[in-house]
Amino acid sequence: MPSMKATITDVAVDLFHRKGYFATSISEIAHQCGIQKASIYYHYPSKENILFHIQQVTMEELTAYLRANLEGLVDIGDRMGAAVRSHVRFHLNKQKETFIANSELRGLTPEHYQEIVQKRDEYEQIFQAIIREGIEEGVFSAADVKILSYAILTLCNAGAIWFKPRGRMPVDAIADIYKNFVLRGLRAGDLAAVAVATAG
Amino acid sequence: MPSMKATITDVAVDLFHRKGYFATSISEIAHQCGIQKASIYYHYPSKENILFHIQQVTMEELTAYLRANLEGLVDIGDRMGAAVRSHVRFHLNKQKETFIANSELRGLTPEHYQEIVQKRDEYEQIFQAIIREGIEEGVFSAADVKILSYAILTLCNAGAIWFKPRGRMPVDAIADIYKNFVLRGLRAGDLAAVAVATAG
DNA sequence: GTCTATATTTTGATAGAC
DNA sequence: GTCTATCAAAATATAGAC
Repeated sequence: MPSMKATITDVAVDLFHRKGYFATSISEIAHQCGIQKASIYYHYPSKENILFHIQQVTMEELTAYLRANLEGLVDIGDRMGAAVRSHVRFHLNKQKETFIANSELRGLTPEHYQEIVQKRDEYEQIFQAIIREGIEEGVFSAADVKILSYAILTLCNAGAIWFKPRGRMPVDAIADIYKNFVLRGLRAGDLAAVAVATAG
Repeated sequence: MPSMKATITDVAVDLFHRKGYFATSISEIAHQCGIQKASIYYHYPSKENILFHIQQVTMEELTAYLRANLEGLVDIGDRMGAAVRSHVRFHLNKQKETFIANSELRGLTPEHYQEIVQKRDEYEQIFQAIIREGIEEGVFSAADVKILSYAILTLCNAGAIWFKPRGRMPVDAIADIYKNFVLRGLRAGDLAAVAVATAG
């Protein structure tokens, strides 16, 4: 039996995802929890704090999941493959939370905004380090590391647009699609050659 | 000298992009236009209608630009290359408008929502038709056409995350990066083989 | 076409009883 | 930990003068 705080968080995740943060009111959250809106403030000090809490937990879990999936892997191709699979799997299994983390940054206070952006930077830097290492080893083609990392992370989010948890395509199969696409792109010379030629 | 309606639209585009539709108030728009908020309603019947107008114009221009860029091209590789270039160029040149069109759908009335979603479907179907034709001709590898189209369109949006109009990387160079990446991905067998093997 | 003034609703948040 | 009651502010939109 879930605590009321957990219920509030779950309801907020659902509403923030469906209607957006600013379009969701405290009384709407309370109504779906079966309590009065004043009772929300016993569990959370403000509406913004609910959003912040969701984003904080999501980013921490996302990064922890990535680190766990990379543990023990040394081959750079294996590491990138595992990183992409981890990213895609998490985004498909936590569609609502990752959507909020990606699109509701503007609802945060400046301090909380900075904190979440920093967590996101740390996450992206793990990908960028793998790309950089692969380039240094000569396994991946030389190219702008940041541009590549954004392209990879954005591409992997595509699945969340059309993926339905009750559909017939399993998460692992989708993760493999994007993993193969990314590894091909990184090993291939065409994109990278153009990127490095024009980035200066 | 721009009309007041055009000024209102421009200011709304800027604010909707910076703060989001729900976080932007009519009085804020009016203030930046140098008029009182009541005066807004002489030009637009409601706040939602400003958003709808922006999305409508953006989607129409996006599709018209794509059709113009495809005109006269018959080779399927040329057509896909031109389509990707058109998509990327438009998104970099109209960053604010396309961001709003992609992320502020929830502010629309149900009727207007349907209309915009339909326009978006029509746009996506142009890409899907090219992919399908390329597969039939044997130029592209067989795969789920919808999954491919979402992957392509999402990937091409990545540029808008980091692109700064006053940066030193020209729009055409970026468009070429994504064009090459997509054409490689479509011609290659790996991604497509996995996609078609698991999609059933 | 723009103004002042205002109607109406809703919001996030607080006080204090139980 | 949840309630009732309420505050103060802000929102969208309208009416009518100029």
